[in-house]
Amino acid sequence: MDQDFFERVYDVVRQVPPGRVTTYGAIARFLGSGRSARTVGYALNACHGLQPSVPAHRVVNRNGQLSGKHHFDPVASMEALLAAEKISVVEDRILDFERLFWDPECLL
DNA sequence: GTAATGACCTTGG
DNA sequence: ACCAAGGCCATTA
Repeated sequence: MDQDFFERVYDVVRQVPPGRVTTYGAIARFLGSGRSARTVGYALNACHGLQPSVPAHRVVNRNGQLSGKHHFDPVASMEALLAAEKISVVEDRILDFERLFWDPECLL
């Protein structure tokens, strides 16, 4: 299987600084696919329970909404992790999302 | 090999 | 400005 794509996503997500969040589109664009934002989410779907901690909770949609919070083991786990990062989440939405937004291209 | 799904994004009316 | 539809990529059935 081409888990390479998955590793690619995981690698980017793991490089996300604490207290920061990124979007699927940004990751997809960083990978080069650009339009594979959906596939990025799919990759995170398999990141559940991986050996290396994949901060999927730091990955949200373009709207800053916790679209995948429902896919976590405990649904409230995402909010808890974000809360641990000092990220305020209300109604499944990150406060000051633009301010906490982090782009993988920033590494370049 | 074809069809359907999915943690999305962009563009059109 | 708001609502709606289409598209692209990868995986699974």
